[in-house]
Amino acid sequence: MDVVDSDIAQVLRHAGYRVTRPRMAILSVLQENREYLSPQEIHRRGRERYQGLGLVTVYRTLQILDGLGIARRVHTRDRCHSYALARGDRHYLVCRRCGQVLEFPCDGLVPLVESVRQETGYLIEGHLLEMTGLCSECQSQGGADR
Amino acid sequence: MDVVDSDIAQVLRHAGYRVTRPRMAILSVLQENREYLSPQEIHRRGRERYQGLGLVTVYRTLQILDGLGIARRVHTRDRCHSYALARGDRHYLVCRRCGQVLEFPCDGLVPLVESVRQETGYLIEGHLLEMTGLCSECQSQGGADR
DNA sequence: GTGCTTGCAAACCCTTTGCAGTGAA
DNA sequence: TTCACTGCAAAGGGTTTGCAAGCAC
Repeated sequence: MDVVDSDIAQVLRHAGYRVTRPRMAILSVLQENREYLSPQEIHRRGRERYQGLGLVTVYRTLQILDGLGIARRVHTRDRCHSYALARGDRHYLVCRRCGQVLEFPCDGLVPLVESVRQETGYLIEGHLLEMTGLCSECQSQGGADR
Repeated sequence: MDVVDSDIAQVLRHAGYRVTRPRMAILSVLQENREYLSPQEIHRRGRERYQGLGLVTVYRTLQILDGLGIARRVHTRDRCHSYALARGDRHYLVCRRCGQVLEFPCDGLVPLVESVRQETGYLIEGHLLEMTGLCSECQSQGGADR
């Protein structure tokens, strides 16, 4: 179990959850794939690490991980229920071809939030900024979307 | 049929689609509700305008409208398949209590897109910026989410 | 009149729930 | 040892598909 696994295991334990083989298998899949994956895909890959992994456990674990902010849902035009490991903040970049998910710091949004608040009167509690496109590798390769 | 209906009817016709009663009923629902609605909800409200409207037609029509950029999917934490009429650009504000969807101009994002492009090498093709919070009315009323 | 659209019913598939056995602490 | 967790099977619910009838053009 590598360093990051241990960190996440700590978070789970502190939140009162048990650290189990199925959960570690799912985390390991998310960690080794910097792309968004559907629950089915996570299940398939998770079985390569832990044969007995059930799809139901994947769903339940993803809910827990999402609740703890460890993983998060990625929304794309067609897929609304895929997940990727959260890597720090709430802004990400999705490659439409290979599915890689990259998070980026986003201080530039603060003044924008403020101006929207002033114009609309909304109390803004959260936001989702997702950019889609092609990562540099996929730009040079061409081909169809996932 | 009011002015905006006619405009949209034109767009449909130009794209090779027929302008039918079910489609107009669905459009009218979207136009009269500045909030995101699930296909089921659109179906229910659409029946008030056209009794015979079928749920399947709602799904098929929403796909067409989404494809033409007339309506668009609204992604929220729990609901990924709700729709609202597109009102000009790709940035919106969702009230978590009443479900109102407001679009806002967003020039402030241009420099941000550019800096992300430089840092990551991504070819950025599109983005989704969704802010959530409480509209001014709901701020003064309190109460539970939808 | 032609053939795109529609609504119904049924098929599909993803997600959740119930439950008894299992294993982390 | 305890009880949270798991996998299986089944239920549940939303979405899509097949097809004959209907309607826009």
